Amino acid sequence: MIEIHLFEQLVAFADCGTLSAAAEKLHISQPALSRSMQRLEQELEVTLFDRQKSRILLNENGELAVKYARNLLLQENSMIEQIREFDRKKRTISLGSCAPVLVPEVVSLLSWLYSGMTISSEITGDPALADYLLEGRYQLAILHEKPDETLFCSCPVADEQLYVSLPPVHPLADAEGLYLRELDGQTFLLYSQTGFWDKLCRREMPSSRFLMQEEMEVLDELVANSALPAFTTDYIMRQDPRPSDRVAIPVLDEEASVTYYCACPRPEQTRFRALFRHYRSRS
Amino acid sequence: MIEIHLFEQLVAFADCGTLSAAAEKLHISQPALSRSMQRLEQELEVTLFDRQKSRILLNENGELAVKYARNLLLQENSMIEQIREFDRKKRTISLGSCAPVLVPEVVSLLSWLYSGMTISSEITGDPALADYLLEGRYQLAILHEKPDETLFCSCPVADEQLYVSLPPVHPLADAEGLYLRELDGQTFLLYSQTGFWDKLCRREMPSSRFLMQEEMEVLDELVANSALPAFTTDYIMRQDPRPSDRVAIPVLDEEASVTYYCACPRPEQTRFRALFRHYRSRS
DNA sequence: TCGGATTACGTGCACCGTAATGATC
DNA sequence: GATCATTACGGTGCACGTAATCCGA
Repeated sequence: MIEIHLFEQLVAFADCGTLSAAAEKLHISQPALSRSMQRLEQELEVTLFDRQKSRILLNENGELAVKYARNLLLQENSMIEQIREFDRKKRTISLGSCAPVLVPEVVSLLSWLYSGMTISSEITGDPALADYLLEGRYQLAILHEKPDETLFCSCPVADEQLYVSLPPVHPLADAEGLYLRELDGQTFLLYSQTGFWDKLCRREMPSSRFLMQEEMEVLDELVANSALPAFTTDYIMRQDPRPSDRVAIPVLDEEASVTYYCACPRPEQTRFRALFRHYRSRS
Repeated sequence: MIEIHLFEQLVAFADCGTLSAAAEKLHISQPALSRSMQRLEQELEVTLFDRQKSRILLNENGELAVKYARNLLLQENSMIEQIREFDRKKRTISLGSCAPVLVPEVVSLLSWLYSGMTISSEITGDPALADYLLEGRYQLAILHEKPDETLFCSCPVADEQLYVSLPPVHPLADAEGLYLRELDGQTFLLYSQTGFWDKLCRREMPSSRFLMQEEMEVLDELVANSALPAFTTDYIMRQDPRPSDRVAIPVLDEEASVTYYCACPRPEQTRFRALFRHYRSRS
C-alpha cells in the first residue's frame, strides 16, 4: 500500500514541471520532494522519471501514474465529502415549504422536538417540491395539497385564506369578495418569498405589475405608507392582530383557500413520528 | 487529504470486529490502532464508532466509510498493478506462434536484437491469434497466412512442408505422397504443442486416434521404438539431419505446405524495424 | 478473572530542513 | 552566476510499543 501523499506530490510535480516549483507549492523543501519521488518509484517498483543531470521529467510510466493518481485523489476527496455529507444529513432536518407562513412555526416546533438537530428551511414555488422530498433534497415539506398516500406520510397543519389588502379609498374597497382577475392590471406590492402564491397571482393577473420586496419589514412599511394594493391572509392577520387602516377583502378563487400538509417520504415516517403525533393530537 | 493506511486499518477492523483482532492482523499494537481510528474520525470530522465502555462498533457513518474505503483500496491496488503491468509490457516482447518450429529461432533472434528485453513465447492453435495481436496480448506473432496489410506489418520467414513419418514396413511406406484422409483411422504419435497443425490433423482424420506427447524427447523415443506413424516436416529434418530408420512421405494436402509470416500491429512497426529488416535482407 | 478499549509515558526512527555538491544553461 | 536536482547530515515530531487503568461479561 502506497501512501496517498506521495501521489499528491507526484501530481503537484506534474502540474508544476520542476521539483523546486512543486516543493514550493506543497510547502516542503526541494530535497524532501526529491526523496519522496525516489521513494514513490521504489514502492511502485517502476521508474517514473527521466533523470537528466539537472532536469527531471516524467517518463511514460510517470505520465500514466499521474493520470491514475489524479483519479485516485479525486476519488478520495469525493469519498470524504460524501461521508461528511451523510453525517451532516443525519443531524439536519431540511424543510421545504410551498409558502412562507408556516415555516417559523414548524421550524420552532422541530427544534423543540428534535433538539440538537440543525433545522434548515427553504421556501419554493416549484411544483416539484414533493419530488424533491423523494429525492432527499428535503426531509420534510409543507405542501398545499395532500400528497400521494402511498409515497408520503402527511397530515394537515393549518388552513389559509388569501385576502387583498386595499386602502379604504380604493374603488373596490367595499366589495364583499373579489376574484383575482377583477384586480388584473393593477400594481401590487408583493413579498418575494411567497412560494406557490406567486405563480397564482401571475397566472390570474397577467397584466399586473408586482413590486417585489425582499424584506418583510420594508414591505410592511410600504403598505402602511402607500395606496398600493397588497395581499394578506387570515393566518397572517391572526398572527399579527395590530389594527390597520386597510380593508382586507377575501379572494374568492378556489385556489386562494388552501390547507397545508406537513409531509415526509413514507420510509422516513418513523423519524418524524413525534411531529405527526403533535399535529394529529391538536386537531 | 487522509492517508490511505488509516482506511486500510478501518477495513481491517470492519473485517475483524474488534480492535485487538484487527491490530493483530495488521501487526501493530492495540493502542496504536485505537489511536489511528480516533485520528481517522478527527480527520474526517465525523464519528465512525459507537463507543461502549468495553466495546467499539461501527456506526452508520462507519459502515458507509468502510464501504467507500474498500472501494478506494481496490482502486489503489489496481492502479499500482496497472502501472507495473504497463512498465513490464514495455520491457518484454510477447510472441505468439501458430506453430512450434520457428519459435526458438525467432526468440533467439529477438533476444539478440533487443538485448535486455524479456522475451516470452506461446504456441497456440487458436485461429484468433491475429486478433490477440491487435488486442495487445502479443506484441509479435508467427502466422501461417499473410495477415491483412492494412492492420499488420508482416514479412515471410520460412516455409514448412508436412511429412508423415512411417516405419519401412508400413503398407503405405512406399507412396510418393499421401493425402491426410488416406491415413484416417490409424493411430498416431503426436506432439501436443503443434499449434494449428493439430486442428488440421483432427479435421482431415476424424477417425484417427492421437497419442499426445507433452515432451519432445519422449516423443522421439517412442517414434524410434515403435511402429506407430507420426509426423515431421522438412524444417525439422533440416534442423536435425540425423539418419532415421523411418521413411518420410510428403503430405499432399494444400494446407500441409505453409509459409510462416512474422507480424506485428502496424502501429508497432517501428519498434520491430530491426527484426523485419533482418528477415527482409535475408530473402 | 479475562478480554477489550483507552490513557499515560518514554523512545526510536522516519522524514524534514539546511547545507553542500554537482551539473547545465 | 543562476537554476535545478541530488546527496549528506543533524534534529525533531510523531506514531509506536509497553504498561497501567478502566470496564463489562
